[in-house]
Amino acid sequence: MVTIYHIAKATGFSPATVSKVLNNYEDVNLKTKKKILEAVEELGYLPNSHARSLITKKSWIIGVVFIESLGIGMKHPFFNAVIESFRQHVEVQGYDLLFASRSISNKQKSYLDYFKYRGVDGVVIVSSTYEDEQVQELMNSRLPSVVIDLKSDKSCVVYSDNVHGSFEAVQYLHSLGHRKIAHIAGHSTTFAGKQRLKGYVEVMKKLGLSVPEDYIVDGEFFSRDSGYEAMKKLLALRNPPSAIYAAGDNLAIGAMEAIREAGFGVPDDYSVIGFDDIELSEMFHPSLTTLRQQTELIGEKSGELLLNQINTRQKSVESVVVPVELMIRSSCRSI
Amino acid sequence: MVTIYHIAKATGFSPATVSKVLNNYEDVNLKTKKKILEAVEELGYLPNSHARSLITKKSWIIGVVFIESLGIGMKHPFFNAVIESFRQHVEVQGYDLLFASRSISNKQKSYLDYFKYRGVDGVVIVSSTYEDEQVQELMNSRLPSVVIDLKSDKSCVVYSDNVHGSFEAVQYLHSLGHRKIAHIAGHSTTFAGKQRLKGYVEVMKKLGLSVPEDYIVDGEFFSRDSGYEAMKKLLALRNPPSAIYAAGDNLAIGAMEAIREAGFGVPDDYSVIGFDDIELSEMFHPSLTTLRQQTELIGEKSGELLLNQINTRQKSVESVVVPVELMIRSSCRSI
DNA sequence: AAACAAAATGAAAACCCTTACAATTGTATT
DNA sequence: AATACAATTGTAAGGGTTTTCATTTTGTTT
Repeated sequence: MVTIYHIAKATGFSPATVSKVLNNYEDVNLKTKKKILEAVEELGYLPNSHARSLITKKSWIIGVVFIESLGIGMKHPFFNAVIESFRQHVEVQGYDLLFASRSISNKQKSYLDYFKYRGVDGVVIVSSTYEDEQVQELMNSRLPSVVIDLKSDKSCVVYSDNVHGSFEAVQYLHSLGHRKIAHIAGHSTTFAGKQRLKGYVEVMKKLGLSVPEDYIVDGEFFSRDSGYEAMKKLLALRNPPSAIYAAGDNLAIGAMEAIREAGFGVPDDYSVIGFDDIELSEMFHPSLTTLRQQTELIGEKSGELLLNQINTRQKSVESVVVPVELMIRSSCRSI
Repeated sequence: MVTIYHIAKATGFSPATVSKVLNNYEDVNLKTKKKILEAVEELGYLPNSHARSLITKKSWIIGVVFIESLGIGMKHPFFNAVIESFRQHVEVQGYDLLFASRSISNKQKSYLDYFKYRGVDGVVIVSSTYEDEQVQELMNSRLPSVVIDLKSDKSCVVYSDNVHGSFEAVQYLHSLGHRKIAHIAGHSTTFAGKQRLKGYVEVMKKLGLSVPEDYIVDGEFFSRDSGYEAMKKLLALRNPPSAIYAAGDNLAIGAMEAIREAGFGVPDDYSVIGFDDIELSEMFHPSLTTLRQQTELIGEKSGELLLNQINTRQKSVESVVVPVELMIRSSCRSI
């Protein structure tokens, strides 16, 4: 491996001068700079990031934490879209993303300890579950952080305007003439689930619509299966709804499967509206009317927030709420 | 930051002994080990990975390279599934995954140079395009590597049995009575595309079926749009096929859209079979008959292959071909 | 109690780099 | 020619760890 010492020897200058050239210091003669750069090129020198980070205490690495209840990791359509956008935005500034195993010589550590060990410059956390003590620990630490899909007063966060999304969803159904509107809710340990439920309840009240207790049914962790099961319960009601607002597209799709299986049609018999706008939604038949989460924007904002903290070298607390967009497609009809 | 020196001072032993305890050396008294471990606990000591890697030349990091022609990065359904599985398999041995930006102090570098700079222990490459000089450089280097979805005699590789997949697809259509079978092919710079085309041509010949020139139509980079366009061409033929074997599920879905749009039905008028088994395929209506790529297995095998090289500290060359599974659903019918 | 072997500990170098500051060289001013 | 000053270069310390090998301590045997 060729080091700055080799370059120094080859050019007759000292390692310090070589280092200065490599780091674009001003106080080095243009001729020597040229010579050194030539030698660098010729010998194929590459810096050593470990040595560099050791002394500068800067790793150019951002740790990523992925906590989702489905166990699908990077296959999670919302999370991977957000992270991809995030990655693109921090990449141009030279940051790498680290997906951590969390074990230091076979000992399992917390995310925080592990990231300290790795010396990351900051962390991006994508977490749906509300109460995860590892996430709490990260947010409360002095490590720059940005959390996606959660609210907090300890860390930068960015999330979609879930409450307003519920307003749009229900108001849209209302405008189509629906009055019996049910909600398949996300799990209550989930920030998004809670907020969407809250919005649903509020707007129903505001519109003067009644919410029978069994119009709110648990959709667990936003999976298709839970949507399917939830819809079966709604179908079994003596007074079933005419429209269903599902807290997630997968829930909505599961619900539509249940409706189809029961011999009914969407939107003819039941109108369905989802949340997320995953890829599937547009392709599904009928295509799903849904509230689009702006994943690119969320990733971008998260990147900005984190980079700000890293560049100013101090943790900050800031919230960005990203608006959602109602995507009107073909799963709802007027009555 | 607390270092081994602090532990040394606190316990009265030397840094060397502390280090030995931390690394589970045998030649240290149990009592001193206990004392040191207590101090470690009490002072909240954490090792410094940079210092460690600097001297041991081992980073416990695996670099990942994602090259796909759609520009969707981690949103790519096949790639993210494979990487997720890979991650799970290397995680248990303590390896982290690094998604690299490739810029060293604002200078853009090749993947190889960048990974040398970062001191990664190996790289996993997911690449569909055949001729990428950056990928070639990586494969030819002495850095342990495993490539997914490509063939090579310079690096470990793992890929699905594309040729056999084509056999299964066409034979299945043949067994349903189809004789006019067209192929929407993946781009020819693509290993998978080429192999699937090759298999298609071979099995058609073997079955004694003619392949009119215009039965093979270019599907570009496996996108839905290209599938849609390709199918339009097939529909415009004077003697259109009765069945279409698409080299990818997105192509197949695009094709089905074109069929539907032209006023025809699947499978009533046209049978369609895909390749991949992405999530969408099962949910689509009609659900898509396709060749399933075993993403978990591919990820697992890749992990094994790479870890082997890392553990034995020498690059090896080995190929694993993973069988595909025909998933019979409802997009094909017998005639 | 001596002699030796075995076990435990530590000193020091090494890994590769950055940076504060000292030393040197060059240039301008008187 | 002497001085002051700016520009350039180099010395050396330090970042936190591992590891070799010498040294010290402990234990065993006679």
